[in-house]
Amino acid sequence: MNIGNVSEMSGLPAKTIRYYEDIGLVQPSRRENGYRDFAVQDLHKLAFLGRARSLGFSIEECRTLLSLYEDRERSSADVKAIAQSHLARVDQKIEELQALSATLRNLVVRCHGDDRPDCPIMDDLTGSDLAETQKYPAGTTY
Amino acid sequence: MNIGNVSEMSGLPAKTIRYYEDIGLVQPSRRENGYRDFAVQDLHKLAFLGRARSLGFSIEECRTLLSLYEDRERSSADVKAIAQSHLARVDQKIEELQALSATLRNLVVRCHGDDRPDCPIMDDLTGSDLAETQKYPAGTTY
DNA sequence: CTTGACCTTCCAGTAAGTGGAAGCCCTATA
DNA sequence: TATAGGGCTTCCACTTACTGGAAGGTCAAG
Repeated sequence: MNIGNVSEMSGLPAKTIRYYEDIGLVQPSRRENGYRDFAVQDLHKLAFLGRARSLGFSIEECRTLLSLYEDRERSSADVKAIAQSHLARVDQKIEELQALSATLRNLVVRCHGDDRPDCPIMDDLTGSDLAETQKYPAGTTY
Repeated sequence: MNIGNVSEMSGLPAKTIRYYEDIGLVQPSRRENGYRDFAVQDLHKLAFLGRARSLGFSIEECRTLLSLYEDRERSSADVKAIAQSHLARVDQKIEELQALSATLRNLVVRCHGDDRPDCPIMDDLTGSDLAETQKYPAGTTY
């Protein structure tokens, strides 16, 4: 199979497939004319990679998962461990983003959004809420 | 002020401050010995940038926010628009990650995580849930 | 005078591709 | 048979927002 077919069938861009070869995730053979020649196994691997990437696994995690995929003796515990730590990272990220969202939302709702310059968002960024009370005590010069 | 002081006071690594100068976010003057000499305004800008970055604004958004920061005639609507679109992106990302988390969690709880090879996570990645029913009908050869 | 902290520039690397240029290869059609 | 097109190849650069490190100049203390 040429790269174009594999691309279409796996859903991965040809560029990405070449990149995956570059970093050693697949090793298609070559025809006499230099074209890559993908076997069905390569196609399966690429589909596997596409799915794993879409689940947010890093390339290095994908590399490990791929080796487990090819290991008929693998233990499901090894797979689960990778997925679990990935899940933990995802949940961590969600929490961070939720905190961020709350902060931003608070600023946004407090901002009039009109043509005047006064703006709680800017006040937050400049730390001027602190400035008004503590940060720059009267008499301080710079 | 030397970069070390500004770094400590702003909380930004010196490397980052040099980078911000590189991309034109700050323009400290130079002493005769070639050392950067930061004014208090530069320090304020850097603190502003640090806060904006910590809220997840991109560098280009920060550049715009900084110009609004320096514009006493700005309208709060301009600031709000940036914050709002950023907030929308954050919320979008949260939704994506939540869907991802649900999928991963489902796979993880269904995986025994023992020393046997059968694994719902792998099944998902290989698409073998489909394979068992439709994907590879009996008699198909490759 | 030396030591150590601080400063400088420049180069390379990160994650995971993406875009584009220059140039073969293959096939179909005029 | 010439050529046009699409597909394939490699290689280089670019993306985000820094970060690490090397090589070397500067400054204050002891």
